[in-house]
Order: sequence, then C-alpha cells, then structure tokens
Amino acid sequence: MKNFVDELKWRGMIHDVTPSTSEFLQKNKTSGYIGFDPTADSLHIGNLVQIMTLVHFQKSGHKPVILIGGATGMIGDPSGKSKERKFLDEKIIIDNQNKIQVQFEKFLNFKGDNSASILNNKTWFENFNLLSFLRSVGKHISVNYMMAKDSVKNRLETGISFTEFSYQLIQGYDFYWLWKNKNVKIQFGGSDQWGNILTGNELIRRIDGGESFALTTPLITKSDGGKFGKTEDGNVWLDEKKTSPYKFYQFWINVSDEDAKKFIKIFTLKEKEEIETLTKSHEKEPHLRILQNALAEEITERVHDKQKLEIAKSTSQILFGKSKKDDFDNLKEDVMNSLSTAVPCVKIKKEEINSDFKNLLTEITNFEIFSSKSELIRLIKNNGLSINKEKILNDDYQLSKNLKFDKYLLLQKGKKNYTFIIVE
RNA sequence: GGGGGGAUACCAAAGCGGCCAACUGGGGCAGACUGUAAAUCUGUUGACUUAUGUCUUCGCAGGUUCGAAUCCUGCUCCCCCCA
Repeated sequence: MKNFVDELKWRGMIHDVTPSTSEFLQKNKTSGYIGFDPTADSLHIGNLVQIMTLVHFQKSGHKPVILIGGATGMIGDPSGKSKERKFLDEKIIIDNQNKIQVQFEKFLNFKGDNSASILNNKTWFENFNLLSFLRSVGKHISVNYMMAKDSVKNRLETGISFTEFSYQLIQGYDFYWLWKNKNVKIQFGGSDQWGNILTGNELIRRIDGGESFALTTPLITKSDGGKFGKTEDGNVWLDEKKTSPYKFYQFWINVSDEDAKKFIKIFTLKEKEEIETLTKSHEKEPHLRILQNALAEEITERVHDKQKLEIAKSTSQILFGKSKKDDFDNLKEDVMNSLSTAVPCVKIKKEEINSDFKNLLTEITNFEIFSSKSELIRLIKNNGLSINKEKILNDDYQLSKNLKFDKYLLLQKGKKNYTFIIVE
C-alpha cells in the first residue's frame, strides 16, 4: 500500500498537514472527506486538485467521502470572499448535487472494499434545532477562537453576518459528525480551508477528546500569475455541455511549459519515474510539447472518454495542425460536429447560400464575420482567408458547391481565427 | 477672478489653406519564421463590388474661400500659470 502523504508530497499537493498524519494513515485504514459546494450544476477544474486528493487517498487503501454541502451551501463560506454570499434555492442545490455525483464516478470507485461514498450534510442538519446546536456544539468553541481565524478577521472591517460567522462551526460539526458516525479521521481541502478544518479538529478534541487530522492542498497558480482554471470563456467545467471536450482538451494543451511540469504531477496518475522521463524528453525537445499532450490526453480521457478525446484531438489537428484541404475533405461527421463546439458558429438559411460571396460574409451574416467588405477584400489580398482549409485567392468563390455534409463551411481568417458556417 | 495652452482615427502624437483619408510610434489584423510559445522581419489598418473614382471623418455649431484638420465667430470640455 502506498504512503498517501509521501505520494502527495512528491506531487507537490501538500500545503499544510497536521503532525503524525502520515504515521496514522500508514497504520490505520480510515476515511477522509472533502466538502463540495453544490453552488453549480457541474464541477470545474478548480475542484480537480481536491478530487485528485481523494483519488490518491482511495488508491492508498482508504475510503474517500464526498460531502455535499446541501446545508452549508445554503449559508456560504466567508473564506476568501469579500462579500456576503447569496442564498441558494433548495431545489437547485439538490439538482446540482445529482449532477455533481455523476462526475465523481469518473474518478472514484464507488464499489468494493474501500468504496467512495457521497453524503449530504443536510441529513444531519435538517432536524438539528438551534438550541441543541448551541448546547452541544457552540458551547465548545469560544468566540475568541473563531474571531482569530483569517476568514473572519478579514471581514471585520467590511462586516460579516452572524450566518457567515458561524460557518466554521457548521463545517466543524460536519467533521465531528463524520468522525463520530463514519470513521472519518481526516479532512482535506484547499489551503483556504485550513482554518475551518482545524475548527473541526478542535471540536472533535473538545467534545470527545478524539484524534483527527487535516491536510490542505496549495492554491494552484500559473507561472504567468493568472488564475488557474479560467479562460476567456470563464471556468473550465467538467460537464461537456458547459465546456466541450475539445475546449477542455485545449485548455490543457495550452498550459505553459513551466506549469505543465507542475500540473502533470497533480492532475495525472502517472508514476514518478514516468513523469521524470516525460519531463526530461520534454526539456530536450520542448517544441513537441510532450508534457502538455500527456496531460491533456489523460485528463480529457478520464473526464470524458476515449472517443471524445480522439474527436478533440482530430478537431485540434484541423484547427491548429498542418492539415490541408485533403485532410479536411476526409473528415468524419463527428469531428465536424465537434468543430461546431470549438469555434464560433454563424447560421445562415438554405436559400441564402447562393447569395453573392461577399454579401454573404458581410451583410447577410450581420457583419459578424467581417465588419465590412473592405475588411474581407483586404484579407483576401493579404492571403489570409481560407475556406475549408483552402486558400481563397479571389472573390468569386462558390460557397454552395463546397458545403460539407450539406451544411458546414469552415471559414478561416489567418491562422487561428475560425468561424463555422452552418446552413439550416 | 486674471493670463496662457489644448481638443486630430483604438491609444499616443505630427500636420497649421490645396500634394491630407491625414507623418510617426503603440495596439489590432494578415504574411514569413515557429511549438496552437516568445522574439524578429514584411504588409495592412474610414466606408463603398476593388476605383490613378466616390462618400464620410480632425471637439460642437456656423462663416470666409474655387478649395479648410489648417483662417474667422460663437459654444462645450480639458490642462497650466498668477491671484
């Protein structure tokens, strides 16, 4: 059995860990949990570090527990937030939870010896009335202790509601409940959760004199200082309806060399030796971007599947590879469909396809593709316009004769600027 | 309150009666190179079915002139100096 803490350590996934955690986990098969907010109907790659923590935990023989914050999600964690959070509608929370659950099944084994499980803290908070809470939980933690937490301290100037203030107690009680009822001995989380987790450890110690542990992962940063997991389009989601497999794949392919070295350890399950070999060959031939490819392939396949990965790869080949007209002509329909998720689409009506080439690309498409005919002409003169991977050299191109699958045209301005025209 | 300077395209900044759709730099777009990178070099950068052509544009509104970004009048806004 692998040493969980050592495993995370070489992968650079530990920010803080309570003393003797490693020893405890080596000697005991136990359970550990992470709380997830059901604030969205999908996980995003910002959650991935946490998920991978649980994956390693399970691989080390322990039982991962996913705690859906059905109750806490209704309150809002002040950590890292500068403003009071909006409450979420209860129905939405339940709906979100169901969708998130499916996503976890791609990472964790929910069957067998050390199966993963999903719990919702609503089950124990629902019928927990205020007075009992104050008597059995509130009694053990002083306000002074709570005020000392950064998450609270940072909000004293701007104001914090009692509801958010009490968040750490609620989360602390989660830990206590799981410790008491589910043999959960450790809680994981991002580094911003350290304070909240320790409140749980403290509660367990004060109420029952029990032993428990905490481990947090570092905030994932990018070498250029930008926020990890964000693109121009916003979050990168695991749900293919929110982020297409192609875009998901592209996110990882575009990671910088420096970040790739870091990310491959965190987001893939490759062994140390393999990663070292890959990193070495990457450094020898950086233009091949071996790490980015390995990273993108493994994660995309896990989150989506082999087939969708292949489509994402073919799509990328068309858009960014050295593909020529022939490659484009031989494309299968599923890659074509994927293209429509990859690039902006403009729809035109069937009868419009026979319109004049220049009118079609300007007026008829509401100047979405080209804002003027001059711009279009200029681009053609600069040798920058391609349709279906074929350079357009003059302006009497017959769009209608070049439709793919009777409805698609791939228009390309320069190298990377694509528009997909769909005839309907 | 008194005196002076300014407003030009995405930004900065020249132009001060015709050769101005407007120098130049940045940015944008495209081409070459490349790793879907960085740097570099080149072209392009108001609109019009592509024109040694037409139209619109140099704070706003008028005027002078064959002709105005450029001169005059008024207005709006900005900056500086003195009080």
